Amino acid sequence: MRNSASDKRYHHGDLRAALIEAGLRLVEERKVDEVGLREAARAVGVSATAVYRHFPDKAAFLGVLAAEGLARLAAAQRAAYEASGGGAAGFNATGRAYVRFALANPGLFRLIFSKAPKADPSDWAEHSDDAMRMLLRNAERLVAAKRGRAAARLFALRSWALVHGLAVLMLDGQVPADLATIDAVMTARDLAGQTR
Amino acid sequence: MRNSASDKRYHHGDLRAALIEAGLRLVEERKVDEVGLREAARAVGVSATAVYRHFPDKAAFLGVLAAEGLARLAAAQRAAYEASGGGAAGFNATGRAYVRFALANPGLFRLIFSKAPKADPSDWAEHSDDAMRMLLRNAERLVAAKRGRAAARLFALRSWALVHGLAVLMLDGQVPADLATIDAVMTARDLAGQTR
DNA sequence: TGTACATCAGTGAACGCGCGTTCACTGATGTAC
DNA sequence: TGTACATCAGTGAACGCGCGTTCACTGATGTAC
Repeated sequence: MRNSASDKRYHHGDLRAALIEAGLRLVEERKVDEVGLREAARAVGVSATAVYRHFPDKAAFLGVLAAEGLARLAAAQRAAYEASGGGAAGFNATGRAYVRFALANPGLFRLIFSKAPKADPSDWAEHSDDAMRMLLRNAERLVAAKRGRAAARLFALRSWALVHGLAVLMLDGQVPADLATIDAVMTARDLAGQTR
Repeated sequence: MRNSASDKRYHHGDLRAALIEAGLRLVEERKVDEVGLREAARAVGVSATAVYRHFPDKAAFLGVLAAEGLARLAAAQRAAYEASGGGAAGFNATGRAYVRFALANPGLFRLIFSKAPKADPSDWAEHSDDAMRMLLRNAERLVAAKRGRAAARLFALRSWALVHGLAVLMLDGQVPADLATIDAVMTARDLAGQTR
């Protein structure tokens, strides 16, 4: 009888988890804008003010959603990397997973980048647990030995930009969002050197 | 005495132009979200309802702003292309101009892509007057003769994704937004083929 | 095992806010005679 | 050149809306004795 009027009390952290779950669902259902506190509370069947028992304010709530999204993106990339056996194939798989995640979770993907803490220019690509950092680290692994760190960082940046741009253009409806296109872009790396 | 209380009437289309101008300014000043009708009217010194003499509703107003932004982006690319003498150098210049425009007009750049009509998958890269289409058309010119249309389209798409991704990552604070980085990414095309 | 009590996750009413949009209006402009 | 009139770009009051946040409260839970 969890949701009966006489038993609205959640066991230790249950409501917090339910709110996050609802928030993650709503961020995909809304066409534009952001999830609201009242909306999330309504979705869970609880009064609007109950949210304040678990989050100091709206920004904190959205921050938690974004962090969860980032973790999921990282997990998707990690899984793709390992499933493909690592190396260059794993790197490509990581990029594909990045775009596919964006297409499967458009609202969450957008939330991640609208709420993500601004990267410190001096140490991006240094962390291993963030989703985008993982792409960069793998790119560096592939290139650093042959070409040195500077070239490796540049390659990493180009790879991230390529993958992120493709994801965003597809989300904005500027490029057809089909898997064949993703594969084509991720695979045909040689084409990019054509102008020199 | 244009703005005295007794003379609020604008000559033929003046208020419309003033509202658009104010909207373009406000879209850069606001940290988040969008420009509002009331806000634009306030900026021009006119009542909120006066806007409805010139635009049917808010969406139409934002649409006009986005269209104007798109035209400016196209103009910036065209200027860069011509200033660099065309060809491969012109293509790179076009890409640089794309990113620089985004950095110089972050709000407008975002507005363009949040309001742009969804592209028809069957004919993107066919038009010559849209800003992003121009990038694509030039990319095709560079590659099509040597490699054929399919390879050309793929190259165009990758170029657009690269440039768009770089712009968006910089706007979101994920990548340091300096011109040296833009130049490095746009120039070092050979690095992208490194994994095969 | 039973009772007294502190804790604290929930409630609902209320606040002020700015928004987009409608409405009936007013008064300067420019045209027709 | 002077007058009557239609037009239509402006006005300000008002609407309903949903939002984030505050407040004093209530009542079930779990602990201490």
